[in-house]
Amino acid sequence: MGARLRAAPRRRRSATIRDVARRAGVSPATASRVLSASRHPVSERGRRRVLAAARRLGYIPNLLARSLLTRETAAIGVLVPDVSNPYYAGVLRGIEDAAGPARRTVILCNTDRDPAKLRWYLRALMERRVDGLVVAGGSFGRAESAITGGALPVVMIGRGPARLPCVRVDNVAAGALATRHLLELGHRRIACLAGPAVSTTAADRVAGYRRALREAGVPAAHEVVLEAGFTPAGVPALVARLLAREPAPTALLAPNDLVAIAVVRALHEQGRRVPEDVSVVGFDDIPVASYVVPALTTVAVPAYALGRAAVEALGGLLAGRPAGTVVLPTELRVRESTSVLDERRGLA
Amino acid sequence: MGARLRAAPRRRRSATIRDVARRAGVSPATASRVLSASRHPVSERGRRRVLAAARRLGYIPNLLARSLLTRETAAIGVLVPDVSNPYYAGVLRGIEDAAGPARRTVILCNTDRDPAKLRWYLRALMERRVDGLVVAGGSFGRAESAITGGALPVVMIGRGPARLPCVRVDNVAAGALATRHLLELGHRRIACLAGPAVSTTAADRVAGYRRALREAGVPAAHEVVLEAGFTPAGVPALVARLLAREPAPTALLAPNDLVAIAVVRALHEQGRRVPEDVSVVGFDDIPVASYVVPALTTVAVPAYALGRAAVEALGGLLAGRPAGTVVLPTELRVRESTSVLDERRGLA
DNA sequence: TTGTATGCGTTATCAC
DNA sequence: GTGATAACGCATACAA
Repeated sequence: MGARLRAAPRRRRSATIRDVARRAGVSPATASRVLSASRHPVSERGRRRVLAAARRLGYIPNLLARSLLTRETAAIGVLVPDVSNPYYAGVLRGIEDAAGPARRTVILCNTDRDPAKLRWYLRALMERRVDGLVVAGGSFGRAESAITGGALPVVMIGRGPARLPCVRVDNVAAGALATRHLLELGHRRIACLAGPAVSTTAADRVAGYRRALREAGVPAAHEVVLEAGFTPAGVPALVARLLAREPAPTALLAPNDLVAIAVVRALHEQGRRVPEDVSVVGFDDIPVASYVVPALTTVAVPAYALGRAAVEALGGLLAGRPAGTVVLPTELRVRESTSVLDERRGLA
Repeated sequence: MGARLRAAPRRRRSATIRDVARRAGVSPATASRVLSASRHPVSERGRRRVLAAARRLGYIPNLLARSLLTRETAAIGVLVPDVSNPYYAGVLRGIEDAAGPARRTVILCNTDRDPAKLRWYLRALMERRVDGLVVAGGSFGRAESAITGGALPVVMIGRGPARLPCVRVDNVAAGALATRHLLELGHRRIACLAGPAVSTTAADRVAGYRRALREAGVPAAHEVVLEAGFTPAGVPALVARLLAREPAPTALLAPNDLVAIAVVRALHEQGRRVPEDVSVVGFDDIPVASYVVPALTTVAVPAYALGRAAVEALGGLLAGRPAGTVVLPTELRVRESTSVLDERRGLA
């Protein structure tokens, strides 16, 4: 039994459980039982000696070796379109805060909603044998679900392939909520900036918008839906197009707060005031939404809570408990970017 | 050699390299050489058979096993105070974008600037045998540095313990830059909201502020430094205190853009306009900074580039190349929240 | 160019 | 309550 393999380890080899055992005068098995919090009985004397030796040697267990044997890594993969988006940053924070106490670590992947990138990361996570996945923000469809082959517990945040456990809000209701708020303020010409076409979240919000208009008996001709995106890019041009319409809308829905803030600015640059001339509603209620001037009226989506709930559902799955769909509530937060329609003003 | 251990694996055992080898009619060694991109020669025929078998079996290598042997995990730990902060979200994005191409994955840890949490995560990362660490945002001092015991390559983002490679900006210069901008606009009574006391970033910016004032010959009595924080909490009260001063400042520095936006709002609520009555400068140039009204004048800190540079430095370290200190430039972005001092207005 | 054997660090199993 | 031993899945030194 010669030790042949020794590929010139640059870093000093850290103490192993055998080192600890030797120093404590016990077998590796006993040392393991103490250090891995096993429920196998160990004498008090032995326990103390092992603990002392471990401390003295600065022993740090190697989770790779442990995981190889136990088939559990206590790591979860998190797939998110983009952490730079404050909404996803909030989700991520919730995920991490829920993972920590369970002693699970989070491997972060930004997909940019790019299926190729997503698949690449998926494979990387499977190679690392993560215990499970939390997937937020679309483009995780049936094909991707097939990659994990059901071998990996997955919890979606937002809508995903049927059958996959999921934590989400009702975006149709959210879209309707925002629209009804504007209708109640007297607006009839309400435009809707939709998010990216691939996003079910965006599609649902538009659906809610349409439904609310129909239910209020607003003529279909008043429906105006323009595809935007979830980022401020291109917003000034879109707003210009809206202002050029005849008659022009007196209110509008932005796909999220980030875009809403950009819309307010674009309107400002075109000489329109919010909310006096145009009312604007966003979605998400990201932290800055309440600090900008005018403070944004928005439909709050509990990003942080969604993250937490997803990890909790995943934890349940890993513990053998089935998980279904969790729907968290959204809430309209009326602030300063919307007001009663003043017939004398408006964009026209 | 009986196979005894079979702890009722709930998940179907995935194919191993032995399975692939058997199916391909070669030895595990040959299969390994093909699948791990070893430079050991393998016949073309063998290579094709192995690849085919791997594909057919849906083989996914187990990185845990590989890492146990190679002593490299291709994972890096990232310690950040809080991803919800757009600045750190940007840093994180840069880190991830640089890590991906190197096939490294990112394990994310939010420390909340809490030393206990930091140490807890540090240990978790060492147990996972990450290849290295990127640490952003303070509270990583000598004690923490000692934990890694030099066994782990660390790259700091921002100032850290001496001797540790670090990627940062010159925050003293940044603070001076912002202050000089206000001085050039004619302001003399400039207040400074400092970030948290523990933050060297905050301290440096204040130092720059003081230096610029001194160099401009502004009386020391005009120096006003109030401790704020990096979040908007408590901003209204601070602004109220500032407005109550006699004479009141005509301009102020916020510790970062997030706080600057809150300051603008608080001033607005107190009936002061920005920049007509008070000029405000922020730091970071987070994405929303240019979309709010008024658009924020700010000293841009290249968060994304810092993240990238840190990972590149870490990669160098891992490849045996030494890393020193990299200082990236900051840049004043003059927008709408600052203007020439109008003697007839001001807060007084 | 290929196969055999060994061990990475840990824990589960079994015998004591 | 303790210890020897066999895996976990893989990559490599060495022999062929």
